[in-house]
Amino acid sequence: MNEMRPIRAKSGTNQEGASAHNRRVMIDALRLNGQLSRADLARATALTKQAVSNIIEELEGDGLVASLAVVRKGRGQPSTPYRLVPEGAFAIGLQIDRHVTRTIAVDLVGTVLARGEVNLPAGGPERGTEIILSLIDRTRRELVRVAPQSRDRLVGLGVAMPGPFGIDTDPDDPWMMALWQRFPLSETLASGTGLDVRLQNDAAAAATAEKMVGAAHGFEQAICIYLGYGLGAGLILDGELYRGANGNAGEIGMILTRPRGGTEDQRAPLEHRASIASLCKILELDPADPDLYRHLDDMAAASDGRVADWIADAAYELRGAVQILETTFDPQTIVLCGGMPPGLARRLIDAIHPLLPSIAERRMRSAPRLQLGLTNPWAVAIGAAAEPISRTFDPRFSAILKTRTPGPS
Amino acid sequence: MNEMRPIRAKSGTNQEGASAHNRRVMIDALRLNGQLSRADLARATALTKQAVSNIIEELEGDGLVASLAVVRKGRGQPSTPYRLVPEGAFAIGLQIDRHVTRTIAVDLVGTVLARGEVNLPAGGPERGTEIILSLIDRTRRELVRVAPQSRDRLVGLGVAMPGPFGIDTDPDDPWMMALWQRFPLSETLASGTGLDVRLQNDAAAAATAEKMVGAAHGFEQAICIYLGYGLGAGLILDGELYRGANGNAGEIGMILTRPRGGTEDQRAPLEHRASIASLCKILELDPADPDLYRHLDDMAAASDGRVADWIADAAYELRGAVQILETTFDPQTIVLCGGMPPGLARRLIDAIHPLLPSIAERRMRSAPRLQLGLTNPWAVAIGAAAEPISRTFDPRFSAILKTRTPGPS
DNA sequence: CTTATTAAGTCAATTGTCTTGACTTATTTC
DNA sequence: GAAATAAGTCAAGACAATTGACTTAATAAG
Repeated sequence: MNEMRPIRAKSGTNQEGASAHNRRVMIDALRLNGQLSRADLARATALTKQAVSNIIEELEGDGLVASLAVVRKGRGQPSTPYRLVPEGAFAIGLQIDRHVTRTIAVDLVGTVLARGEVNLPAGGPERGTEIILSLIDRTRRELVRVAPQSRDRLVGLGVAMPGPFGIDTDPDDPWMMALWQRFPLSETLASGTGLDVRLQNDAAAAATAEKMVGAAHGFEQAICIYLGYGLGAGLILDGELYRGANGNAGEIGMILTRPRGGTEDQRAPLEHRASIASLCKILELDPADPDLYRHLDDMAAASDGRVADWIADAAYELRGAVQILETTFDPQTIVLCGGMPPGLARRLIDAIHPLLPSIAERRMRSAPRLQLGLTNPWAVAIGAAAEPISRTFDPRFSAILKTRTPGPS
Repeated sequence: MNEMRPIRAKSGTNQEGASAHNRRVMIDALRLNGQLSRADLARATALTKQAVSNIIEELEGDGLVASLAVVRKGRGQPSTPYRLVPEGAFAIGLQIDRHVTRTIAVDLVGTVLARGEVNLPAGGPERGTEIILSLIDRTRRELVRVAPQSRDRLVGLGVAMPGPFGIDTDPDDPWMMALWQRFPLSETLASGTGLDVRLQNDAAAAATAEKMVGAAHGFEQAICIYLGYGLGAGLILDGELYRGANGNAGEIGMILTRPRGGTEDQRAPLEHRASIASLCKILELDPADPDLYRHLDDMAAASDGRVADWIADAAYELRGAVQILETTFDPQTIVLCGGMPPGLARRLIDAIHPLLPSIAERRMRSAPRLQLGLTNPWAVAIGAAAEPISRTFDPRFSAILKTRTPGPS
């Protein structure tokens, strides 16, 4: 009964932790390399052929991998390559945005199989969750229709919504996201769907999407700048999404800068200059307009002067943000993504160039310092759906460790 | 022979990887909690009593842990607490700075047992390494004198020097650190000492020191701002030092800001305003002066107006840097450390307050947003020495994984 | 065409490490 | 005293990777 001073320690592991890791490593290797033989896997993972054989056999039995046609590639017995089976696992993603809620169903390789969208009345979470649960239900039924196997292969529900979490948010926020954040959303959705639920901010979800099916695929160190209604960054560090102490890492929209033209000592959040919200304000558009995306596309194509002004201003701020991120994280690449029309995104990324000098300027670069990612209003929802897949199948330190059983008092 | 497209994968693990992890977890738990019984360790690590018993017995045999007096703490058999044995392992740290080189020897718990210092003639690495090797040799002999066990318990040599690495540095750099960076330092020192050598930048070393024996001890998420001749940050993310793609993560001194008073659009590196280099410039002091530390202390105590100006200016920039770091990393705390006199550091940290609003402003904070760390010219050398200890004994993902044997071509 | 070489993959036994469940020991509480 | 509680050990068992020999199937060389 010495509960007075809690003992702090990392947890240990055992053979099952090792085995779980090795399974994940196999799946990760197949995801990254497309297809590999058992011998390839043995070499790549430093395990023995025999160990790989056992694991692959087990994964095949679980319906997660399948063999392809035998290939002859020189001397020696031909090899049998294996690939991931897309229908091996499915997950649902939910994006709760300020004015719209989207659901996505994906499979093991990130293919979108079903989607749903609904405008959420600004009535707070109690009414909202009902609508959301029915939307999820509809998406699940659609998923089961196109992929009947999914019924018993759903690994979880990923939820993405604007951050930051656990902060006393701006009381003037017309979307009352603060209300949502105080609401026990995960618990409500978990009990309402029977699925394992995990919450993350929209930028993190966007980064997860970029990692699985986008521009950050295959990078161990990548930063995804997500320019949506707000501005955030998803941090992929050592191949894993970094969350910070409170799940708020990457909230770069709240970095205080001295904006161009601002007076001495006056600092304003980055996202007041570089976000869809700021663009809407300049263009006097209603961010809740369901056709916002098309309007923005039109106005960008029409070379609206106000759009050009916004681009110049946002690009100035983002140029600084890119330099800050390069300098603090030393990533392999930075990806700009977000719910903008591709044309606008392209103009924005062009306007950000030339980039400021930073430690990222090295001769032996294999990836561009800044590249365009998924510009797709569904990207965050895809990332939300990819999160349970990643959590279930990607090799992660925490997946090796034993979980502490909540011992009897 | 399909070496054309290298296969990318994380490596697998086996029972020995798990076992190595569990040993590290025990050591980590003892380091964090001071002393624990086998039953405590079993609960804390989620391993069985039996597993813990075996591991502790082995660690005791290796001379890394030792038992303390039996304690009765209620009903049941009394427990036997264990603690780390400081003499269980030793490491040497080397700090190569612009004008001075220092060596430190520490034991398993970070106690300093020997130190050495020498002014390095600005003659480049060829001459320098000879001097350094003899300094290391002197420190090793001193270490063996005070702790004879160290002779066969030296786990490595940690080297800290100013970053960034792998960049075409400023050709005007009077200290020619660029020359040092092109020099195969690790290899030379490894062959010269017979020790395992690892290189890191000075801010990372400072963070390692803060983690082991300083203000960041026990934090899983902490950022250490190191204000030395330059300015950098050591990033402790999920309990591990984050290095980035090229070992340059945290080089925040190279963040380009628009300094207070600067004209429109003009950006300058942070460390031009907030570093000992900038202070020396203002005070017209020679940074190579061996008595610099004392001079700075005197001038800070004497309320020199130029010092006050520098503090105000540096504090302005650092206030912004703290806000950027809080916003991007969401750490539990930020530690300000560096080779300044404590009085100056105290004035600087006071001047940085009040901090800017950020996501770190939450009601349930357990640690201060910004705190003072080690202000000790030897901190970086201590951190350099702590690195091999950390690498050898701390639980880390990579320590679980199998190392790929460089297979025969 | 035959044989050597090379590589993929399997089989069966072994090893290392944690787990399990019963047991011993030592202390406090009733 | 007797019961309860907790620390720690003992011995057997389970699990997952390793080891080394073996099988299979292809190309390369003579």
